[in-house]
Amino acid sequence: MARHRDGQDNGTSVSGNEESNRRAELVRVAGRLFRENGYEATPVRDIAAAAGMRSGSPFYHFKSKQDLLKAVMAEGLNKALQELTEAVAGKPSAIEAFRAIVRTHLAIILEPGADFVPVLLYEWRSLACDGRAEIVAIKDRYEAVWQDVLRDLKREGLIRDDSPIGRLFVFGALNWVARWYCPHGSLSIDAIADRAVEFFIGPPNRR
Amino acid sequence: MARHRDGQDNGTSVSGNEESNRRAELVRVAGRLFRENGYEATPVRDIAAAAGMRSGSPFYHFKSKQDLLKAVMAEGLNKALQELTEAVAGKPSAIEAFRAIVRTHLAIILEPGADFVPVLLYEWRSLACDGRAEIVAIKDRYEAVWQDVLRDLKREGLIRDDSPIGRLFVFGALNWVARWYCPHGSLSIDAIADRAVEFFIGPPNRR
DNA sequence: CCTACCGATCGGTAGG
DNA sequence: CCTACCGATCGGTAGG
Repeated sequence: MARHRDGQDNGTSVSGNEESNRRAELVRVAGRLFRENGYEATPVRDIAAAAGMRSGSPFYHFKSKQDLLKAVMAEGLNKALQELTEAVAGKPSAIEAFRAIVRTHLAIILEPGADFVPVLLYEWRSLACDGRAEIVAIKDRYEAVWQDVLRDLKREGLIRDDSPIGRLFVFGALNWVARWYCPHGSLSIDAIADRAVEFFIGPPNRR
Repeated sequence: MARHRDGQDNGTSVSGNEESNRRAELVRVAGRLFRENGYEATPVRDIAAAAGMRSGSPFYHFKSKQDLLKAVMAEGLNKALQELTEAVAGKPSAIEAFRAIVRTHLAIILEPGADFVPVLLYEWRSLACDGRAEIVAIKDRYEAVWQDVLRDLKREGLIRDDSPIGRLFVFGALNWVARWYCPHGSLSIDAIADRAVEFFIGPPNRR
């Protein structure tokens, strides 16, 4: 018999509310553990324990560990896309839009508790091929937002290269911050964002 | 009894030549498998099989899987440091030195068979704390070479930011290439290096 | 969602 | 370096 709920449940139904809360909690703690220890090094038992369950119970909500990984990535990326879209909406200039997406992107990958996108970035290899297309589709939309902003920056002469490769260089520089950022260090996320903006388009007096 | 050889053996002795060949082969195939599948997802049995051994034999050369991982990282980084140092030696200008380290660094992380440094970059978390100090010491020297070149670039007004954070942005952009580079694609490693140099310091006619 | 469990796999070892 | 093996762990399931 089918003992696990469909992975598409997003918790909007009234009758499934408590159940979807448990599911959401599993996604949350799985994201944290996958980020801290990696997918392969995280036993489902540990995820269950962190969510206050017994070892077999996550399989009531997800049919496999792979499905749980996919849920972490998909839900995190969807939320990130939404935040990014809101961040650029209505910005008066390309530079303002750029500052906004840099800040938002860094917040998405650095803020405490924001483990979903880092899992996507650093555990991609652990996602089986079957599940990748769905994630890639969202990622393409995320990258399209970046491409539009970079295109506008180039039009105003603030960057030299708005090609996909230029975007990947910017992406790399920003995503790499997750490797060296220290939450308790002297550099705040906003400070790093300012440094990054300055690094890519020059100091304010040049603009 | 001690059945495995010391991890410091570098194969220079005559009597241990064949044995060190087997050891080197283990490091090589372990690097490839760790890169392709990740440390946690790679059984020692698979490494043994890829080296033409039976499942328990790697433990004759390494006392643990962790030690094998450390050997992959240490040997790869030492070789990379040597290549980087040779690449910048005697370069007539800062820009030539920059071009050289960008090319060399990209070759180190992208060339087929060059799996060691990518393992260091993407499996760092899997290295137990005990083994990290040794690797960090080499990494510091590697980064010092970069810092010197960036300092010279700044002196000539070719980059704006030669601080450690600026170096990390450059590092991130380059290291991220390992995520999207396609060995059989239309962009060669040298072509990517040229694009990167141009991205960071501008087109030739600006210099 | 829990209890109890299974089959498979894994790192590592004894002895040769 | 091989053979043979062990103890531990893991993803997942049956039945409730």
